[in-house]
Amino acid sequence: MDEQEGTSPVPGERGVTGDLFSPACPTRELLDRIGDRWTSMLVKVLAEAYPGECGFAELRRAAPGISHKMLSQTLRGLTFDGLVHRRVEPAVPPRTWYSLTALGHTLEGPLAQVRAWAEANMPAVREARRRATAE
Amino acid sequence: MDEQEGTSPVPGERGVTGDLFSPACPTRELLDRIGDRWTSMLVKVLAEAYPGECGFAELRRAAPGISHKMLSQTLRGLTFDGLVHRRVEPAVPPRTWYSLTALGHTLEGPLAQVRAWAEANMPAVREARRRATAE
DNA sequence: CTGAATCCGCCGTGATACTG
DNA sequence: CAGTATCACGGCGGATTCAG
Repeated sequence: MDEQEGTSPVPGERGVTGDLFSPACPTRELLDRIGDRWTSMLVKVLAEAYPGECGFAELRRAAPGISHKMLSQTLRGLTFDGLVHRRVEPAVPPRTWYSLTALGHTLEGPLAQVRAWAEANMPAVREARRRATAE
Repeated sequence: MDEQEGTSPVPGERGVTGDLFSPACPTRELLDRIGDRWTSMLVKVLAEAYPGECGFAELRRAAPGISHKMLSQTLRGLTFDGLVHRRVEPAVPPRTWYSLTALGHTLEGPLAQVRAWAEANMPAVREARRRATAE
């Protein structure tokens, strides 16, 4: 997974693009991480196990629908960002254990807020969509 | 814009697809809306003007780097979801005013939490990335 | 069993041009 | 100035395959 993200660090190319938001709006960077399909779910799963560890297969079971590739890729990204700790157990059937770092654990708070809003208000959003579609 | 349930509803297979998350995990739906590049920023801009209105050009100025198309597209999506109200002023130079709905305004809270986390912890994330890249 | 690499389809994004 | 339509491009995500 290229960690260099979308906005090119190349200056001069286009001065009016999102480059300006890297310093002014770290929210953008955060959304690049949690805005994807799986990150927030994995953080939730790992947070519920905190400070315990989860194995690869265990995580896969906890996040039904995730592909083998995306689980590996997402965990790599989270580890790269210092949100997840990775412990390899050098056995014959290799086991790898993942856990939330302290930093990653602090993300669970805001994430829970988002979940709470979603659970409380997504029905209203769905209703608005239904009405907008109907007319 | 959405409503495309891309995951295949395989009948025979046990529910391994993402379909199960529509009811169980509204967070997924919310991220489909705020996970993109501009939604959260526009909500912030509109929230700061709440309960006032913003014109198209005004929003464009407030979100430097956004393209004409994406601003239009994002606003359409937000209106569709009942988060933004749209008022057309039938004048010769047509003006359109956007404002946050009450529902949309309630989203600003969680969003602010996310921003706060990002501003406080993204430096640590960047540092982790730097270290991970260095080694 | 973990996980990395490859091929490919889909969608988000931007540039451009056009209508009112 | 507001809004839409069209096209091209790049990256994400999934299925599959290969390595350790």
